[in-house]
Amino acid sequence: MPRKKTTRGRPKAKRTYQRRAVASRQQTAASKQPPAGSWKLEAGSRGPIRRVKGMHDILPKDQKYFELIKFMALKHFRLNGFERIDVPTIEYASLFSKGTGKDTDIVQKEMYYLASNDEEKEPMALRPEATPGIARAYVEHGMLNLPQPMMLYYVAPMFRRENPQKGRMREFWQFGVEVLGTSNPSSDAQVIKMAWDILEDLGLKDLTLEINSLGCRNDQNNMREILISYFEKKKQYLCEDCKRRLTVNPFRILDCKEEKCKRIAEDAPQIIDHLCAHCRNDFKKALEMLDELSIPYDINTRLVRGLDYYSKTVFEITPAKDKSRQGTIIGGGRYDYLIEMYGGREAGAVGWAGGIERLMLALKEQKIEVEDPYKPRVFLAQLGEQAKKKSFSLLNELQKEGIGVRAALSKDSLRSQLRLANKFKVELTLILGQKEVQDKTIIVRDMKEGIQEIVALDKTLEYIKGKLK
RNA sequence: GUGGUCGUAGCUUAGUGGCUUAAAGCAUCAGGAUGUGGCCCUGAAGAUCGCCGGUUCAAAUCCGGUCGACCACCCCA
Repeated sequence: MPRKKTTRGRPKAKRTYQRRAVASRQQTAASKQPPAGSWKLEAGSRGPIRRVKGMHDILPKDQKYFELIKFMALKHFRLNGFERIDVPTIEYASLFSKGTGKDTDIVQKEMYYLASNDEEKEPMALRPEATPGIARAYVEHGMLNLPQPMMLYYVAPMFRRENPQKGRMREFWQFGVEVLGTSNPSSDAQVIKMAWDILEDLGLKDLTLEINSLGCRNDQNNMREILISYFEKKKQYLCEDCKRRLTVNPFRILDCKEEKCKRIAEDAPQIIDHLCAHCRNDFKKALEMLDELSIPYDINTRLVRGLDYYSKTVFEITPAKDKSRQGTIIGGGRYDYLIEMYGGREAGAVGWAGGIERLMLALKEQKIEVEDPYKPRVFLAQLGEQAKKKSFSLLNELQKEGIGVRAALSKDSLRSQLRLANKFKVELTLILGQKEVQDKTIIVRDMKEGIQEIVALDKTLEYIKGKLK
């Protein structure tokens, strides 16, 4: 009997909650087929507000990695004379189906299409990668008439509607380069060298560069025939996916993960054995330049990349320990036919893209420490109204000197301010109380030694600079 | 898109033969004899037990569904 009394509150509260939930679900159901372009903006009918699947926040604690990667990339891009380009997040979907390839996974099953409120308009999509947009801009703005090659870089988020995993999100950041308007293999080497330098400069160890050549258009057509006739004979032993690939893209069979396909692929004719003299020579030149630059590489004859526009040189860089495919940190290659396909003149191009989130994971994995250049070194503690006012100008002076300084003007207790100073791990704490304001002095406390000294207020800056050396 | 594992405070976890007010550590905030950090002590705040539904007098706990994270496949950075 008394138990009943205690439980009464809960179901009652719950019932009202349920009623609300049901009501909102009905609302969603009703708005499931809205007239085009008039989607209702509803409060979250799925309960608490949260981020959408596969999207992520880059939190303050991770920004040091995020910023460092961007900084390092920009440093090498600029050093090499590359210029920045920013292209739109939204493009016509056909840009990608023509360029990236309508049969690729990226376009076929991962692209975010925009619901248009005007049926007449051409379908649009969120960019899954940057290269097509940049090639489009190159043609559209007549950059072919500028001194060639154009050397461009970008840093921007991309969108792919994949099943999320670690190191694989639906919105993720890429930085990358494109050299447009030349088919000279020295650009291949130059671009790879830059990627390598950025990664090494970040402090990453055990990097592996895998490289291959897919050959020119003719080579690819020939190779296609050769592969089809080879695999056709063994078709019955291939996995279901590969049977399909045989007609769509036989090159993909080469990097299938199925054991039985692997075995067959091992003995398959290799692309580099069937390159024309020109492509063979270009590949050789590129490799020789990498030797010259002392960049170690593994020729992986089965490296086939999943974007249709690639030709000739293709490559991927991974931190060696990570054998999973998500470990690829930078990937790219040559695409000599894309510009022409977009209506430009025949002009070669190479580029690569790096995944910032994946690099962040690699930096953490390898326990690479990132120093914050604005790390606070001084804390200013204050007591009393007079001191608080005085604090502003003092903070200002220190900041002008480029000294990282913190204060907690919202706190009044000296103890809690010192506790904060300790958490910030500052080297010095300045204490400005009423007494000090009157005497025109300040206390400088060495946090490591626990010693403090009284310094004349107008000598503070000098004194601190001496101590921080 | 397919398969597997998991889902309790900000974080790491405890609690599942259904039963009072869901527990702890770390982190947060406020204090600890008058203006001094770390260690220590006291206190406060913080949980729709992922969400929805079912079974039941009673569900964090049992059942179904769903969402999400992670892992594998696929594929990419």
